Amino acid sequence: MSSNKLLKGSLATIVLRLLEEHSQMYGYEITQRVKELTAGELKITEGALYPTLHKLEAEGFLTTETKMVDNRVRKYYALTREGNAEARNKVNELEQFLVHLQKVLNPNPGLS
Amino acid sequence: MSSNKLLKGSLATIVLRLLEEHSQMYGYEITQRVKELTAGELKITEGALYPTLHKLEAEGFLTTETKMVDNRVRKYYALTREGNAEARNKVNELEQFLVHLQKVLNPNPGLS
DNA sequence: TTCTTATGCATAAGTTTCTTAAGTATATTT
DNA sequence: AAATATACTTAAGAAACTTATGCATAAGAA
Repeated sequence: MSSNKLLKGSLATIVLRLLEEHSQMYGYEITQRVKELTAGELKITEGALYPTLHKLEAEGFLTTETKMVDNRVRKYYALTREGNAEARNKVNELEQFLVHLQKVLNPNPGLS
Repeated sequence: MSSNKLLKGSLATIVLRLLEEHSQMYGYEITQRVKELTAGELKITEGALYPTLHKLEAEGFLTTETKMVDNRVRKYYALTREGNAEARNKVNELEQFLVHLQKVLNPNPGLS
């Protein structure tokens, strides 16, 4: 269900995009936010998400802050300055790609 | 350039979609058609395309017919009945995914 | 009260799907 | 003569997932 194989390559972009809007989020929150935005159709798996977060942090695009909430640990991520720029770049790239993809999938739009 | 990493997972769908419209195409023709449809922005590499064609054939979605044209070999591919169904499925799946992706990338459409 | 579900993070093994590169071959253009 | 275009194939490596496991606390259901 919820064809997740297609996520290939767009997960980091999704994470960066969400962090543009929220200023700080923790991993579990990201999975829930995506599920919520897509009415449960798109599910981010933890096995994909956490390594992606770690990579973005290692690349200098995210910083972290660990907090205790209700006796449980949360690791909050936020965009760095470079992360903001990267978010813009990645989102633009992805949107451009989607435009191209649409041209291939639907070469004759506007015909009944 | 021409962010091809994003193609991940959509190449087979693109191939099936093009064959819905053309009834028979050969590999090189597919690369050129995609390039043409996207004004050179999206490039299908041969190292990705040919294995994909072979896989789709092995799965029973494509049949082949080899022809000599201008003293050069061309291997034409066409959809089988199962290939037609698969094309519909894959294209629908991809389009659904794009809808979900848009909801994540642009959660508040229609706001100035 | 015990079991399941929800919350929360981490990582390892395996798979899929690319990229990059190399090889083979003919035709056309410079 | 060399480079580019046409045309197909395959191998090695990298990237980005899935699936599975592990740990830990809290809340709800049986």
